[in-house]
Parts: sequence; structure tokens; C-alpha cells
Amino acid sequence: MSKESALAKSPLGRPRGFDAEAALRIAIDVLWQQGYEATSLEALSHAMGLSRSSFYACFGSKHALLMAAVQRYADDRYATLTEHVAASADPREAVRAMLAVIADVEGGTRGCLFVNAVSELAPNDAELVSLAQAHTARVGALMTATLRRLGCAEGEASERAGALLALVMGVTTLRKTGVPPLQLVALLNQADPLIPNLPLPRSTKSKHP
Amino acid sequence: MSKESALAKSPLGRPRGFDAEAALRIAIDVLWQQGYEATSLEALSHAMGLSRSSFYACFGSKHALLMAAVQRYADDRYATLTEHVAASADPREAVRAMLAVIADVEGGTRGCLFVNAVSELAPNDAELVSLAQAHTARVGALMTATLRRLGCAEGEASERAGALLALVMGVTTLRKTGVPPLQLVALLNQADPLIPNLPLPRSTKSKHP
DNA sequence: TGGTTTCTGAACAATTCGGTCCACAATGTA
DNA sequence: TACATTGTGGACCGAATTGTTCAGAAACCA
Repeated sequence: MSKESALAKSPLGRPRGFDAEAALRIAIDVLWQQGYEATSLEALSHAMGLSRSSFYACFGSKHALLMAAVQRYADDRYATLTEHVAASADPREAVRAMLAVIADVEGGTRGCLFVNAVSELAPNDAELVSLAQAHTARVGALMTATLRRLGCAEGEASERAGALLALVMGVTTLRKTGVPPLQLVALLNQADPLIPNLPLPRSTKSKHP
Repeated sequence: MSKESALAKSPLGRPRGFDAEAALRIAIDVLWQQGYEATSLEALSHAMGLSRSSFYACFGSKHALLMAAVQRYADDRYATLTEHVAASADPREAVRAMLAVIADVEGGTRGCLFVNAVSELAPNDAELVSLAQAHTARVGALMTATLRRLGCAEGEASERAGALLALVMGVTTLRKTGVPPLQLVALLNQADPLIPNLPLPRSTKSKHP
């Protein structure tokens, strides 16, 4: 009720004694590392540094927190993607940056919170499925638009975008089994043939010193 | 103790009144659909048609059953893959058959039990991680060997194999969010540039009527 | 028939689950 | 200071969790 208006005149009454944003960030970490069902409310609220009652007053329920965490995670990732795309002069560079950001080969064995949550709870969690569809759609649209800047036709662009996204999603899953980053990088480079207008059609990507 | 010898002389005593293989197959279905933590022992044993005590006497524990289920699932899938590879005259056809089998675009929204389990429990479940590494390695080896038959060099073949496997693993995850099979097929066709010695290097795959 | 083994259903134990509630303290405005 | 509002910790709830144990019935072989 009073969480929406951030810059109202006066909250009136005792202000909250903890940082909800920071708590959510901690929740993201815990859920990311342990999964949803495997994480108890006790462990969750304790890690976030707040009592059961504060937890429920602020986030509503365990599932509501999950949704908030995944939404926040997805928003952050999408923002990072748009920044990288905007900062890339060459669309090809933008595509590779997107792949690197999503695959996150150095991100350890936790995988990707988004993929983890979908794998664990979809298709039985309608709310999560809806969130997943929205996020997948916008990331796909961003990738498709970037590919179109490289001369791809409408259908071809979205199909290639889908393939690239599936590839990096698979990479995050491989990460969880302990495949070393070096192998993942080599694997990711195999996506090059899917990026149009490559300047060097050489079969290998060696840059001789 | 007495489960190993299937063709021994005589079990002696009352034989088990249920089919352990059939029960395991049911367990695979339930775990596949609902996930590990979200499935209670009650629901599991009830679906398998046996009592709690029979369950523990036969499978040991919930986690042991999960391992048996995933192992069985992985073995079945691998057997299917080798059959398809053996039945394919053309290595290119074999590669596409492998991709189709693993991606399983018509397999509904349950995704892939193997990917689901890894996403939910890795890297916190050491036993599952070990199983996953072994299965990934043998499937990767099969794909690599098939690519080598197409003229790929050693390193290149394993890297492409990894990329193709990541791609289809991502497809199974996309399936869980409800992406329609038609889109998945179109997406999967984008893997063609990764298969060597393609007879038609056309940018689009249109067959004009 | 007797001996042996296993299945079966239920009860049991100990814990943990998500979630609610309440009295009290703390902080703001007037 | 007085009032209003909200955070806080902990007790509490009923249900569900995994795993164990036991006594009796049932099925097989010799």
C-alpha cells in the first residue's frame, strides 16, 4: 500500500528498518544457489536478515518473493543487454556481447536464475511461465532487431535469434555440471556462422600474431 | 542384494508382487512432470502403486530413486541416439536425427528430465553432477565422432558437438515456457551451418514449388 | 506341511513446512 | 507530550515432510 509512492510527502509512522532492495538482492542470491523448493522460509528470511513477520509484511509469501526475485533478476539482465547493445558500434559486436552476457561463462556453477526457475517450476507455475514468456520475448526481440541491422530478413532474423538464445541457455545449463569456462568459450565461438555478414569466412577464427 | 541376479536359480520365498521396472518408469514420469523437491514421497509411492515400506525396501530412499530414474532415463535416451546413428546412412542425417531426438520438439511442456534435474539440483547434488558429466560426455563423444565422419578436425568437431548439444538443451528449456513446436523446428534448422559438408550452401532453405 | 522370504498397511517418530497473530517497542507528526 | 502508524521478535498453528518399524498375511520351494 505504501511501497509505491517513493517520493510522497511523509510516510507517517515508523519507517522500515531494513533495505528492501538489499534484502531482495540477497534473496536472489540464495534462490539462485539453492533453488526454490530446496530453500526454506527460515533459511531465506534469516539470510535476508529479517524476521518472519517482516518478511510476510514486505513480500507477501514465499512464491511472491520468488516472482519478485526472478522479475528483478530478469530486469537487471535485460538492462545490461540493452546497455551493451547501445555501447556497441558494430551490430556484430553487439550480438557477441549479448551472447557473452547471457552465457556468462565465468559465472560459476550456479547457472542462470531464470533458466533454473523455469526448469524447476514450469510448466506448473502459471505466473512464472507468464513472466518467462515476457522476458524471452523481449530478449528475443532485441536480438532479432540487432540481427536485422545486419541484413537479415524478418523470419530468418527471429529464427536465428531463437537459435542463439537456445544456445546460450544451454551453455548456462552446461555450466552447472562443471564444464570449464575455456570449453564454453570455444563452444560459444561456434555460433559465429549464425551471425550474418561475417567479414572473415575462414573456417577457423585464428588471429596469427 | 537379490536385485542383481535376474536369472538366478530360485529367489526362494514370496516373489515381489509388483514390476520394479514399471514402477521406475512411472517414477520417471512423475519426477519429470513435477520435479524432485516438489514431489512428495506419498505422491510418488502412490503413483507407483506400492506402499511406503515396499518403496524403501526396493529403492532405498527418495534420492536413490531419483538417481535410478535419471540414470534409466539417460540410458534410454542414449540407446535411442545410438540406434538412430546406426540406422542413418549419411552422417549428416545422423546428426539431424540426434538433434531431433534430444530436442524432442513435440514432447510437450515437460522439457527434458535430465536438464530439469540438473537445473534444479546441480551443483549441490554431487552424485547427480557426476551422473550428468558422464552422460554429457558420452553423448558429446557420439556427436563428435559423427561430426568427424564429416571431415571435422579433432578440436573443431568436439566444439561443434558442444554447441549443438547446448542448442538442443536450450530448446528443451524453451519448450517448458510454451514455445510452439513449429517455432522450435524453424529454430532447430538454424543449426545447419554447424553441420559440415552441407550440399546446399544457400542462405535460405526455401524449396520453391 | 513346514520353512523361508517378502509384501502390505498402518502406525509411529521427529522434524520441518508455510503462514498467522499478537503484544510491545520504535519512530514519525502535530 | 500525546497520538498514530508501523516494524519486530517470538509464540503458535495445523499440516505435511522423510524415514523407520512391526505384526500379520501371502506366496514360493522342498
